[in-house]
Amino acid sequence: MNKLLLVDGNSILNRAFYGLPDLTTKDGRHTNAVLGFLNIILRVIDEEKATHLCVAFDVKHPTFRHEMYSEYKGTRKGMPDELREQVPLIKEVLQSMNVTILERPGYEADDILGTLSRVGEKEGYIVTLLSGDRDLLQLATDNIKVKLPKTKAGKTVIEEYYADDVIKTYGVDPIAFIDMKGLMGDSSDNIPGVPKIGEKTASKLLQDYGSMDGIYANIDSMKPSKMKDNLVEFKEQAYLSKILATIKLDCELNVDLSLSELKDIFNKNSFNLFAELEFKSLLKRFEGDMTSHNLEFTTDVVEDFDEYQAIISKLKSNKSFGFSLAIGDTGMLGASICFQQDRTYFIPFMNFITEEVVLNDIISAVNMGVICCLMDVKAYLPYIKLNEQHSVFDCGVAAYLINPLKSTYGYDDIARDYLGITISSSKDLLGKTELNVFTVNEDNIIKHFAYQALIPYLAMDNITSQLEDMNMLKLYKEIELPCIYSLYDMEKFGIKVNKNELISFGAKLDESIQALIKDIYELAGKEFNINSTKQLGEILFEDLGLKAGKKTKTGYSTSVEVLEKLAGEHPIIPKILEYRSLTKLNSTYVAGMLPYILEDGRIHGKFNQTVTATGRISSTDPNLQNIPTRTELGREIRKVFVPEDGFVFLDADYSQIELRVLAHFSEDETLINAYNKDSDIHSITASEVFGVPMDKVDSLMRRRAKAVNFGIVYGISSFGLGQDLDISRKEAEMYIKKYFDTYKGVKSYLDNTVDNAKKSGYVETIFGRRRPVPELSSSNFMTRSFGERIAMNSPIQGTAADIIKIAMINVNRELKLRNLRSRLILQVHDELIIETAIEEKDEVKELLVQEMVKAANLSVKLVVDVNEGYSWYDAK
DNA sequence: CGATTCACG
DNA sequence: ACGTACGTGAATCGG
Repeated sequence: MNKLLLVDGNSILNRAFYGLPDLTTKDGRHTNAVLGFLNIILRVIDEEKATHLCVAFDVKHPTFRHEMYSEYKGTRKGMPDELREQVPLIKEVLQSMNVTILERPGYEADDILGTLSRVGEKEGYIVTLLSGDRDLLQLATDNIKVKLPKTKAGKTVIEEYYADDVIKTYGVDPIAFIDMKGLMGDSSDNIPGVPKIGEKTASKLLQDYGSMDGIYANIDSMKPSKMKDNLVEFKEQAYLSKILATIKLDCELNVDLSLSELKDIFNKNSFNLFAELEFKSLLKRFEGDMTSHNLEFTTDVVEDFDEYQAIISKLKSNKSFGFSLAIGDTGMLGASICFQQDRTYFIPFMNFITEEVVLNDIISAVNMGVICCLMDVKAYLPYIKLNEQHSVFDCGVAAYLINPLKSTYGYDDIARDYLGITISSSKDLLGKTELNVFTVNEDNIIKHFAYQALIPYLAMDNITSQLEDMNMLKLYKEIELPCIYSLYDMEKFGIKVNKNELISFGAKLDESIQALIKDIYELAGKEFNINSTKQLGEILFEDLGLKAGKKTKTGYSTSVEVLEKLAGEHPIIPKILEYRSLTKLNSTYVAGMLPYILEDGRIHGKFNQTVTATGRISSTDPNLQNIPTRTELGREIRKVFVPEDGFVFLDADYSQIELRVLAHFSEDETLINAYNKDSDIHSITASEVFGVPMDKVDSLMRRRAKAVNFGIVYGISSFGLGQDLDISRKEAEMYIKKYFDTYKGVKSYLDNTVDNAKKSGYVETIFGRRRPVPELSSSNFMTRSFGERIAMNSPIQGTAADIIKIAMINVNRELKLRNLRSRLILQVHDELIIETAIEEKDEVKELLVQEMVKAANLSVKLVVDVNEGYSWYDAK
């Protein structure tokens, strides 16, 4: 038996939009309505065991029919942009699922559905209608069911109506339901109805008289009432409203329903699209491996040395090759190579060949200029000694430049974004398979590594040409690629940590923490989990009756800003603040750091190049870029970071690099002059903003001016500045106005940057690094404002990031070129730390400062402060 | 796994 | 009228 499901596209999309929280992909496309739509129809398809499916859409505006009656022409608000942009998207998604989409100029979706429900029934289908709009209830019959999704207590329940159910619920049958709407009217549909008649009255009238005709046939016998007067006076309007409310059943559609059969909805195209839209939960519905159909290739497992040599010699005559290493717990197990689009080779490191031979051959190919295409070059460097001079292509780093907003740059991502194909993620392919000499020959393992060579090989051309089109090839070659090696060197050297000292620092903290816990429990009158904001909030704001400052989504805020304002109110507050700071130090910086200290006494943290939206480096495992410095006790942690014997730390940081970049970008004369005169920029700003001479600027004024300068870099908002300085929004606004009066060039620069970003959709640094800003096209004020701040901040933060990358690369190169023992070990955004051999100190200090200062030629000079010391603490 | 908090630039 | 500063990562709680 064929079962036909007819869906009211616009209304379901609309419902889904308002039913789900805002969801966006990493690149800023809104998807909540599409996801909600899919969830609903997939559920109904399952429930109904539907075999055929049609989704109808209104062609343009959902009130088309009513526009024929110009006096009722719409007051209905247009849909929000976030929803509007999802209309073409859902159609694209449905198309990818081979679902029949029906749109007819001149007919509303309702009319199409009404007509098809009757046609379908006549052709022998069991028909179900799905809509978010109650109006469709007029289409219900004894055989045709109308389903209406409703949200109840956060869950979607779907109500079902046959003709009987309509009578039970509304007291009228589906036909009279039309009359009912004619009487009631519907403001959202611009149907006027009869004034003062609502659902109850309409239902009562229709139960008494059967229909609108019945009402008017008996109108004379009705008792006089205001309602009766209205019925008489608005009779014409009532009948007109009924016409407006009537869904057509006789449209000329010429639809062959048999073509709407559900077939292959989970296919490659829809899989790709779902993956692109980040519908992770839906991807599970796809069966098995969606891959092999799309990417046809064979993998040869190399079995003897002659064969191997033939492959290497062919490789060397190629322009490029993809390469990957199979690395198990026991070391390298084999290599995967690809230099043809339909063939990969797997070379197991056994019997006839050793890893040394293969790696040497690879290096020699690369030395000849054959480009080695890899994913994540830095990850390979421990195994294969590639260096800056070698011809290497890093897919991940290059794809990061093209779009830095993605969360991952894995093989599956590159295949999807640059080759338009889908491969199973390595997790799916490998599962729990342990990688060792025994499993390495298994098909899925070989296939996994085949992809790792194939994808980079295939993707390089497309990625490179996109970089070229976006004018980022130079950025890629001269900054990002060499940066990989600098970062790797820093990871490899690591930083020495005095483990015993760290442990005893932790013990000291622990002692204080225990005392604080005791005090806090006593002051609270009971024991509770101080780490739990929920429990703490209850203690402070309920038990102790302190007045709650801010609230969060989930309850009371207990953040420092809130607690500091309560500091004088209760003795427990300072204890909690101290407890917070001590436990933070203990758990993040003592306990958190200890497991990372290796046998060599050093921490080898990771520096990530493809994480931030602006081009900065990020640091993980552990994060070495957020070691405390702002409070004395926190700063003590830095005493355990030490140079090895015979070495000393040099720590150099740029002075106000972001404001200098702003001076350059804005070409503001006042700002440029201030920097060229070497004056204290915060004091100058204070003098101007507060209208006092330089020598009358006090520390409060300077502090506030400093916050204004920061605010400018962050994409100023009076509210944010007010918050930061704990002053009124009005006062903050005044500071900002004075700032822009003083630095007029800054104002026009920021305005222009936002304008240009709105036109192009992205912002860029001096060196051409891009950041897309999809938030700018949002109709949501908050989102759009956020986009504007991003647009103001990213070129500044990004250019500063570019500059220190250049410095870092050049410092590292110079150290190696001069065969020095000194080495770069840390980068903290505007700061480079070198562990330098004592006898090289003067030379290295000179080199370090020079390279940093000349890393960029801005219209203001770059200034670097440098310190030395026998711990990180002393070198600041 | 999201929310909160807090460490850094 | 809307409700915020820009960029990160780690620890912790609690659903």
